[in-house]
Amino acid sequence: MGAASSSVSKIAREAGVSPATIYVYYKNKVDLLVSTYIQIKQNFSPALLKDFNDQLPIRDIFKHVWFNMFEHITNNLEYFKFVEQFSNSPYSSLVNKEAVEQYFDPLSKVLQTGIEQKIIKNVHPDILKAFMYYPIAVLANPSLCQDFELNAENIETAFTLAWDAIKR
Amino acid sequence: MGAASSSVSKIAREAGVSPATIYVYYKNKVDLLVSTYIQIKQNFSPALLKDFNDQLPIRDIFKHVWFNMFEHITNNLEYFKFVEQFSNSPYSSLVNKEAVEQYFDPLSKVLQTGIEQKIIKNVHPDILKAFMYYPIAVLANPSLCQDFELNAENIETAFTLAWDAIKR
Amino acid sequence: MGAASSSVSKIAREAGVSPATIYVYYKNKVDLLVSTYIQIKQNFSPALLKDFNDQLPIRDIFKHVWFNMFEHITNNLEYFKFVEQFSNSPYSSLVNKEAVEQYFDPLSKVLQTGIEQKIIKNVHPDILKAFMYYPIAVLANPSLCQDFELNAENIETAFTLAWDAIKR
Amino acid sequence: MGAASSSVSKIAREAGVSPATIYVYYKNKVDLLVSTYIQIKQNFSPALLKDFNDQLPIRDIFKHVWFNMFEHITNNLEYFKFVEQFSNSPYSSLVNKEAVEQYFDPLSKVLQTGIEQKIIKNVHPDILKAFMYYPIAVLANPSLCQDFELNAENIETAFTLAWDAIKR
DNA sequence: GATGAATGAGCCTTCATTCAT
DNA sequence: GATGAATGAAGGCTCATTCAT
Repeated sequence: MGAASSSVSKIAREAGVSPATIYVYYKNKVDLLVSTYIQIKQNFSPALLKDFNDQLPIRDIFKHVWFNMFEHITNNLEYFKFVEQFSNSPYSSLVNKEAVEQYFDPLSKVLQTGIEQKIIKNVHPDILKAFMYYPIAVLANPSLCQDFELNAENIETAFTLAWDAIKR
Repeated sequence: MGAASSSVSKIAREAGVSPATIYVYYKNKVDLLVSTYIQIKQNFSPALLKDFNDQLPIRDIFKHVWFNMFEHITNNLEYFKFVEQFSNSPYSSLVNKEAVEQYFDPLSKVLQTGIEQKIIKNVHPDILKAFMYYPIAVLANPSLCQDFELNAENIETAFTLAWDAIKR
Repeated sequence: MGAASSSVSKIAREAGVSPATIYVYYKNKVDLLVSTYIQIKQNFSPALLKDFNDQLPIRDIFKHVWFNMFEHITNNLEYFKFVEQFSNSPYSSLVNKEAVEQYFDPLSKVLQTGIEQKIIKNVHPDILKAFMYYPIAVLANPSLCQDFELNAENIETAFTLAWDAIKR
Repeated sequence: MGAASSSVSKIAREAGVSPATIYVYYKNKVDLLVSTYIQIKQNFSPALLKDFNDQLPIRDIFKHVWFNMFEHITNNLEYFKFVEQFSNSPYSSLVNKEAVEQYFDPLSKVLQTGIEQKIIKNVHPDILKAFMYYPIAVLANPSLCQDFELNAENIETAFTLAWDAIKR
């Protein structure tokens, strides 16, 4: 069920190598999936943080990241779908979550600062993230939102809701 | 990848029947999965709409549904995970989405009313749903939010953000 | 290395069934090998004990069994080779040896009686068996003894040595 | 099935070289196995013939060799097991048996002499060997004789049977 | 001479599915 | 309607072997 549950053979074919070659680089299929997930997550980080400027007003920082994220997801939909599926699979428990989270440290710090400056609601970070990032995952996912057009206006509107959610 | 990618044999064993019996009721495995998805979605509807009262203030209606949803997901985590995985799988395109959406018509109507009464932001319904429902899916999913405690206080806090997002 | 290390596919082909069918009857390859070993051992027993008569003089009893064994091995060389290989493999430790030994109880009893009647040397049973049965395994195995002809005279001669070994 | 059916990779790893290096010295895996078998057999010979003295009485010569063999097998169980498995495998037919036998020529000569001096039974050499050497293989093999203790007394007792078998 | 990288072939096993009963 | 038995196809993985370096 799902693209990420692709077989090793298919993954190898797409990579243009023999299935056996996969096992030269990865211990087994789980290792391949976990490594790929971590790799993709690592690549997400710089994309989100492109032109990151923590001197801007907090709202602008988030808006900037929000647009980066939309762009990156849109341009890397296959990777993004893989991440979604992986996150919902039992394998996700094999990943050292803290290590992955740290790629997004700068964002956590902005959140922290926003809370301290009483700009952002002082609630559990997971709640903030659920409103700041997850709606993007839905809206940018064509199989979930077929008739939502991903133009700048709509994305900006959506950001308004995200900001209203987290701001004090 | 994932609990829902169970084999027909295992599904049959859990149901206490022979694998062959499955094929008396379903054309093939895809049919089984799709039917199960629709079935679960149908069962979601009355749970969400339990004690639904469209005479209440709009905010209270949503708050009530929001709590219903948390409770139902928490008590039916396996079904919920299946739905998440299915939604992210290629099979989801085989489902007549409008038919499924209609189970949730009463909620759409409340949204509509809220917009007309200028209580809720006049934006694409998909945007509203992305903030009204999806954050629950994240927060109620233990594998995504391990250290977020699902007590009434936290859920209420989260609702505040949801409401702030969609309200005018 | 060896005929018994045949693949499941080959075993299935010889049995005229699909490899998948093997797994309807056996849990896995090890189960197949162990079950086959026990089966063959069970079939050995009645062959050795054919026309067994514990009223005869002890030497005659052994001579009779000795000839039975030669005949059975010669006529079931493939099974015998499998047993030899299996015994020398790590799988052999998975077999309940006592359960298998019990098929040959009547012979153990004859040995015991012989010892009590001071006809047979009073030594560890394993030593007796090493001279009473193992030489047959060598002599009847064409790949070990190519130029030893398995005629009645040679077998009888060999028995003389076996008997001289164990008799007092 | 069996320790000797190790993979080329594992054999290389144990030898501390790359699998490819194996193919510098051996044409293929069969060549490796056959060469190893012959090598081990060659090493067996001097161990058996240690302190060989053909001036001793024939019984003493055999007793001496018998003890040498027990000691060598006990100290080189892995090699011995390999030989057992190899002998029972189809590869054994690829070995020039006479060439291997010749390493044990001195023993054959003693047998010959014993026969001529009417000390040893005048029977086919294979029969003599089946009683002179094979019982050791059984008794020294822990997986075949778990509860037979390999102390000097037991070994001496076993030798008595071997000698009674072959002596006139 | 030695090896890292690569792979076709094959292995054990599971799966979705069929069909006679 | 229900199922036991059977299987072709495919999956994950290992292996013996090659070859460029």
